[in-house]
Amino acid sequence: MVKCFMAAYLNMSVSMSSLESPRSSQFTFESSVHSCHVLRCLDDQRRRDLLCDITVVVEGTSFRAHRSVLASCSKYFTHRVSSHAGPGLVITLPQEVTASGFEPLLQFAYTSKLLFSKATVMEIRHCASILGFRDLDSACFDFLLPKFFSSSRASFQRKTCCKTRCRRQSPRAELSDIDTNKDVLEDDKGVRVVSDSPVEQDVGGAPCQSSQPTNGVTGCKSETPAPPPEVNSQSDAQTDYSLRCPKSCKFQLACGKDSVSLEVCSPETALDSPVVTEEGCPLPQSRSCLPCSCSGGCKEGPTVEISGENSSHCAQTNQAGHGEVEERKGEEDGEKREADGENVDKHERVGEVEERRREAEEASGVSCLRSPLMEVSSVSCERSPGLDEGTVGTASHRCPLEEPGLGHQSPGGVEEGGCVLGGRGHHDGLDPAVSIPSQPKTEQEQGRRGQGEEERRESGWEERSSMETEVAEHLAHGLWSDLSSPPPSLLQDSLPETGPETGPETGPETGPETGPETGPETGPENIQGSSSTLNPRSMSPKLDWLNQLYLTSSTGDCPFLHGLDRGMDMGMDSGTDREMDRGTGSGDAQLPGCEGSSQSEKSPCVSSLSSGDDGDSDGFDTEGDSESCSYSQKARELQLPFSVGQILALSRNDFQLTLRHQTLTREQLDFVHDVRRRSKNRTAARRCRKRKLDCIHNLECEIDKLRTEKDHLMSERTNLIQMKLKTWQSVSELCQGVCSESALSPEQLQVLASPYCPISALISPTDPASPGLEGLLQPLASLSACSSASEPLES
DNA sequence: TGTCCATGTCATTAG
DNA sequence: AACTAATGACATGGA
Repeated sequence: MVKCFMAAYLNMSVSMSSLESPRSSQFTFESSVHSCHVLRCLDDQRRRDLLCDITVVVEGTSFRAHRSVLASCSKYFTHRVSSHAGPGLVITLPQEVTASGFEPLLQFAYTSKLLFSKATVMEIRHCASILGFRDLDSACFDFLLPKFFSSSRASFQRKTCCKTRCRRQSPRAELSDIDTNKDVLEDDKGVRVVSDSPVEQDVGGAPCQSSQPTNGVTGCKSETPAPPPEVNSQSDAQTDYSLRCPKSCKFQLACGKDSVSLEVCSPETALDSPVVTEEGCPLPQSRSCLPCSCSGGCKEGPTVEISGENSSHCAQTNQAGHGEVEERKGEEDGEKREADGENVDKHERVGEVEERRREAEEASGVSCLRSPLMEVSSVSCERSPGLDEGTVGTASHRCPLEEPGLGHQSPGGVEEGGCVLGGRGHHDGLDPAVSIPSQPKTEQEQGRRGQGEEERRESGWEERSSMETEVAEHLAHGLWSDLSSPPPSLLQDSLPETGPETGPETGPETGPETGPETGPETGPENIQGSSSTLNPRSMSPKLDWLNQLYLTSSTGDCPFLHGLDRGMDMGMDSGTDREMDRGTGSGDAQLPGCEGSSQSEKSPCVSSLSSGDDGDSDGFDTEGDSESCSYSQKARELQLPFSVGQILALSRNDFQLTLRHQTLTREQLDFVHDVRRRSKNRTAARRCRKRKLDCIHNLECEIDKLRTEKDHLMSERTNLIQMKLKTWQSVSELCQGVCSESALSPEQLQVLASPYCPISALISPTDPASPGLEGLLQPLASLSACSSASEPLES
């Protein structure tokens, strides 16, 4: 159940005083899931027309909604709704607002996800501007529009730097990028351009536009799904802050947050996979909305629990690898059990996606030629039984998420959806040369894989969604291809040739999963292996629209690329993990980490992008490559019957069992225990440092927050004092006037001046610090003096 | 060469 | 008792 709360973090704060006096202890539980859950429930209610209290009429189309939601998102609705208290409010939007422009905004209000295409983005923006939708302009449109409609292509010039240099420089570079991109990231609107469920984008907001260039691959006319902005909750705000803060980029997962790891796509898969995987789990957003995102589904989605037609279809159409999936199920059974609580969400999401797609189609009147890939992607997180590795690409096994997407490029998926089959489906058998006979994977491999995933989950790479990652990859590829790479088509053509070059590690893993359905898009990627982190082939067709984005800015300009370095590093780390296995397992295999040939060197983009801090990575990182190499070498010297990677990947029980079953010398045992202990401690040290820095960051945030609050209170106090002074002045003048005009008797004046008189209370010196009291009190004082002086006279 | 930073490792403690 | 995680302290390497 712990992972059921993966997206939540427990913020239990106990003040020192409370510790001293337990009776006065106060605890605060803060759930970052709650807000997302509420929003999702509201969206569900909206779609069911439950508790809706407002009808928005746009171009004759009525939209039911909750006025509170609309008012919270839109200035326009805030104004309109606030003046109507009764039920059954019907608001007709101005003519400038179109239904097609409003509906995505409505969905955005309920889902934090804006679905749009290139063709509709301007319309949506116009509507958003009219309606005063918050949090969209700077974070979404301001970034995307120039990319969309830029007329000239500026060549990317990125420095090809050595891996080490990039790694070290990256944090600063990232910071500078952030600084130069304040308009996007520092708008303080809590908006972050993130990719969300690619499915939703595809199905809902990006109906294929006939005007778009045809995407020959998918058969779907060029879609231009853009990563939707995501409205922040508190966690998002934190994420934003972390984006601005390089340290936070690293350590935002720490301090209790990283303890709740999210199920994620492994970075390597996210990078390698030719398929757009489900979003990688907004984290807090970071682990932000668990329910909203597919975070849990990325990995935990039990294969068999998928409901809906997609899964069933997948199961029907893809039986080949079912057994393997079942095997994986067994391995990840624990995770699945833990994620059971999220499965419902995932199922709902599948339904939501489908429903949104239909809604979008209905609204747009355009029948979307859905890409099977995209369609399948919606289910990817669910890990349908059909989405087995047998039909998936290499990367699929690395990331459960990807498996479905890869595996279900089957025509059935499209048929089921009633859409014209996209190009993906026809990949089946298109390139038989790419297909590699299935080979069973060893339990050890899978065990390591599971471990790697867990560690990667822990690392927090999941916070970058797969869509975002893919966009970043694509963008990065734009950089790379400009420099060195041939066009994707050429690469694809040369795919079969890349097969033999596959290392000992990628071969077995890619081969078995490269089924006939993987097609040239997945197969090549699989064959390419980890070296194709930014391989253009890894881009799904739905990202072809990015080809039209003529980037003219640095990666720091791009919210998609921003922070990708971490993911890249993660991928490389995991790759290193495998490399270790290779090195020790196969013996004669060279360790890439040792030989110094890394992805970063192969790709300048990877190099630069991966230059970020890898602090999030657990297990083997490049920093520890030297150690890994030495470990591997020593393992070979000691003739260990298993690899170093296995030592680290095994669970405690498995590790003990392995040691029991093996007859190891004392030296071997010491070595194994040393390696394991150091690795664990290394990881623990990283976590510890993350936590520490994150705590510092949180405290800084807290300080800023308190300062802001203090300033606000001070200004409010000043205003109140001024109002008070004005009131006193008015009352004083009034008293003077009344006294002078009414010719009060001394007794009456005394009464007025007495503390029992309400008027005197108004002008009594309650606030000694308030200036001018003497002046204000003077009238009554004089009155009182007069009265007391006149008393003896009269008496 | 000294400093800063990130990281690994060890020792210790607590669960 | 063994193991693990967390954490402080120290060492090391790179910029």
